[in-house]
Amino acid sequence: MATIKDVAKRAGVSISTASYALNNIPNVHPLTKKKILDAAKELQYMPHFSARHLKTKKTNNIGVFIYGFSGPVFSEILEGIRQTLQDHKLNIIVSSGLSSHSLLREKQVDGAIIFDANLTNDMIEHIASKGMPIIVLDRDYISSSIYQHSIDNEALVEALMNDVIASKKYRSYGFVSGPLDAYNAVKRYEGFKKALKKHGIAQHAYYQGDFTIDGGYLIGQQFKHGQQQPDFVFCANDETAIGFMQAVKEHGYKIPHDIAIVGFDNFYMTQFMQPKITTIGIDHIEWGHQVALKMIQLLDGYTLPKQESPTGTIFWRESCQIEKD
Amino acid sequence: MATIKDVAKRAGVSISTASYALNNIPNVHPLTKKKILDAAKELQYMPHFSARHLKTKKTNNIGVFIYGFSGPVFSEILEGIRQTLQDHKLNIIVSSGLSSHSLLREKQVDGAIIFDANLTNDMIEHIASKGMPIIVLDRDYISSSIYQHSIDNEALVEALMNDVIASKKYRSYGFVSGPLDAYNAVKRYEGFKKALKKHGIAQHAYYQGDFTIDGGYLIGQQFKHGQQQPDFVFCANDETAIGFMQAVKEHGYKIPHDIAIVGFDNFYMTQFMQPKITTIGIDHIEWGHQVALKMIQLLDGYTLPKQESPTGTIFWRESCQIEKD
DNA sequence: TTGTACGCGTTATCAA
DNA sequence: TTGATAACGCGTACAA
Repeated sequence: MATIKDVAKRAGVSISTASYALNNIPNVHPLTKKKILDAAKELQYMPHFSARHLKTKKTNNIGVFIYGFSGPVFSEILEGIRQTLQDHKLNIIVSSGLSSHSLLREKQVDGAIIFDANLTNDMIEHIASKGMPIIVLDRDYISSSIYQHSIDNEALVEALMNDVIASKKYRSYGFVSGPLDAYNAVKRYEGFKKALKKHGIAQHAYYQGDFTIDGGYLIGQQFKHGQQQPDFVFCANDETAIGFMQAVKEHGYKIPHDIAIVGFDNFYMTQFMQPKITTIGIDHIEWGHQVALKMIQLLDGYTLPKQESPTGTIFWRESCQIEKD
Repeated sequence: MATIKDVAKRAGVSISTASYALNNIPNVHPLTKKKILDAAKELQYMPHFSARHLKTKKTNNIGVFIYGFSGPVFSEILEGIRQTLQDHKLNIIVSSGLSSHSLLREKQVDGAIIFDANLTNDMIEHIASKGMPIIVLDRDYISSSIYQHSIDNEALVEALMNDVIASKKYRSYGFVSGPLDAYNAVKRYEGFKKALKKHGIAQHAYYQGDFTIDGGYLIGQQFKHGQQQPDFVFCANDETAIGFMQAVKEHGYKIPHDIAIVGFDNFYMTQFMQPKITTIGIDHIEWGHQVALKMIQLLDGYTLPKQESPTGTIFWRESCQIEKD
């Protein structure tokens, strides 16, 4: 592999002059500059990343840390982040699991975007204390160089439930949750309860799900044996809603006539179910854009709000329809 | 950030002794070693990645290059690769788009796994010529240090079609393709045609899809106006099959009675459609395991077969059922 | 068993 | 406008 030394030798100049030319520093004669650039091209010179990093302390890499690659949500956020980063000549490095630790601690990245509940607040704080900008998407945590850009689950669910309750179409309400340690599940339940409380509804049914289709299906199967039979059910995510709906349909319930169902995420399959599922959607690609842009501005030294959220939209579809005024 | 220098000073030894101790080189007195390790822990010492790389020429990073993060397939392959790599203390770096070029050329990775048709054979060949091991998952291309580990689309589709045709249940056959420049689409069509030819079937219907649900849906809508009305349709992937089935159902066709439908990928949603869709599935996580393992062995200097494939399985489900003998 | 000294490829400071 | 040289943090041959 050709180094800058080789380029300098071939162009008949010193190493430092070659470095100047290659980095577009304006104090080098056009003619010698051309010679150097030509030599570099002929030798197919590429600067050695690590050597440069050792000097400049800049990697041009942004780390995105997730807990696993599965699920429909990540791919879209990642795509959005990638697009914006690429426009700004930054690399995206996606990591998960243990690799994340070494990447972070060995400082192979200039900034970190975190969507991995396995990374503890302490760990994150520790990295941030070294000055690296960090954006968290999956928790409520703010600190000196830690910024939050997560879904406002609570407000979105509450808004939807307000409409639902105000329509007076339903007798009683149920909530199918996700894992108890999942930020999104907990917050969505908070919003649900808040709306009910506001309207003076004291009681509701609660089912413990796990964010999977199979989990939702199981709950749907047991539904008819429950003592309460809500005619409106909010599922904490779309996959739960799909499984739940499948099961209750098999038990003869008509959707939305017997039970209205709502999900969360606007997972694209919800449009292809029968009936199409009403859901709350985040534009994940746009979310990715926003997060990436924020990171770029942070690296450029701007001061930014500590806390922001991507906007969410309610997609009223067949599984739960409300006549809005 | 603490360097090895700080550790050495704190432990009261020279830099090299510290280095020996930290790298488990056995020529250092247990007592001094302990002192050094303690000092390292107190200072939270982490070796500087780039500095080390500059010396050792090893990054411990494996690059996975994909053309985008969307779609249900990638996430699973990535997960499989990640798991195996992690077991061997290697990092996975996923990249796509332009970033891939710089990562590859600046040698931030020890090996590359490629699933990105945008990276040309020339480009790959160029990298490989520098000795970096490369595994391609999305093309037929083999060379000195380039290995192929892609789905044997042709054989799998042919095997399924052989069973289908041998059952003599169907009058005529149709194929819904994906994009013409997609390796998987082309090869699957080859397998389809091969089976028909083998059984002396001269004619079939062909529909041009694009691997999306919407694409499949459009074709399904136009289906009834087609001059041929095959009662068996092979869709080049599951998303196409889902869209196609949805549309023909809306036009009153009964599945599988009027039309039998088969997809490819075993996308998990196929089990939750009505009827459940028959499909050919690759265990993507296992595929990831195999590919990662191959990469590790390559890096260890083993000689391996140039060409392998993950195994595929036919999942006979409701949308197309054959009584096998 | 431990320490000295050099080099990896690059950028940055200073002098010419 | 250019060139010599130090420095980044680490690993290692060689000497002690």
